[in-house]
Amino acid sequence: MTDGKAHSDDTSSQARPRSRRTRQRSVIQRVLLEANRPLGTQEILEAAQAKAPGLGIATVYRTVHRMVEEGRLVLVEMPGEAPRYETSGKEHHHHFRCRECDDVFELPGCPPGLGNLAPKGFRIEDHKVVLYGVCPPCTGMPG
Amino acid sequence: MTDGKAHSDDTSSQARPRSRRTRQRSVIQRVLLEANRPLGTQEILEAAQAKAPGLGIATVYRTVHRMVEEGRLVLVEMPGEAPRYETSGKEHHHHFRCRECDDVFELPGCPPGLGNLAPKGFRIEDHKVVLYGVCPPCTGMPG
DNA sequence: CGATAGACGAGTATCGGTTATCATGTAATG
DNA sequence: CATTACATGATAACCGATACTCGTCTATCG
Repeated sequence: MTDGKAHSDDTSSQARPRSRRTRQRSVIQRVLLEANRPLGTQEILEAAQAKAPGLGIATVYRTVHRMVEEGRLVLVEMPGEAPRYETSGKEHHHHFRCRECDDVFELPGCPPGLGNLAPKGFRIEDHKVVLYGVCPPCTGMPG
Repeated sequence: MTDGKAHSDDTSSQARPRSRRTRQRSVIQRVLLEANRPLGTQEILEAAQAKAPGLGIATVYRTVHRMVEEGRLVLVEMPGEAPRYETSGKEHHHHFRCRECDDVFELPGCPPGLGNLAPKGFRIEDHKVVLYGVCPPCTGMPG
């Protein structure tokens, strides 16, 4: 984390209050980075509290929102579930949800031919694919 | 063993109260059938009120739940949105969501090769595909 | 028709998730 | 080290969606 990247005073983006480097923020950021899968606010809270005792849920929401605005996190929505967040910059991908542990995993790649699904007349701009099943740990298999 | 196809003196398996044929129920059922696409509770309410003035939202929830239990409706969940419901018995299919009018449409068929998305070790049991874009009416094209 | 188990509509309560409030804490700066 | 604007944690408030309550109504059946 001592990457020495001092924040420059470029005013390229909007004038938001000067951001501080706090323990809570770095811990939350670290949690998301190391998880390597989308996490919900509660998951973030619990994982982060290990490294930052006393951390509150409000800070999780505040930090997550800020990171989304900054483009460092992206929102991941699964049908019928509360929002999750994953680090941005990844290649286009989709997700797998384990019905045992309820964790969501990233799936590399994208199935071809999705555009053929829609009849003529539909303009397709985007798509989402979600697979459901059991993840390797929950099937007893090693990672 | 949730078959429930039982003998004449059924009192244990399905203790469901005897169902009545009311104006509200037939209208709600009709609305879903004629829509031919998943509807949310609010959509159902508004469409049904045209044929059943005074219809309340509570009745929509009650009726929809009953129909789901009876297997006549299926829940359709889109990422980050409230539940919709569509009539059951259709072939396996997926959905398209219009970003202009927010309506959801059925897409016949299913893209092949979805199973190849998951790395070894994941047991795939189900999947969902959602396309986003603009529907024919909203692009100015005829139905 | 009359009785009655169900169903209805309106309003209230509840629920999970999220946001606002505010007193206190603490990076950042000189 | 003092200053201060920004950040935090606890809690209340909020919100949209859904469930419950209750007095009234009605489909059903004898």
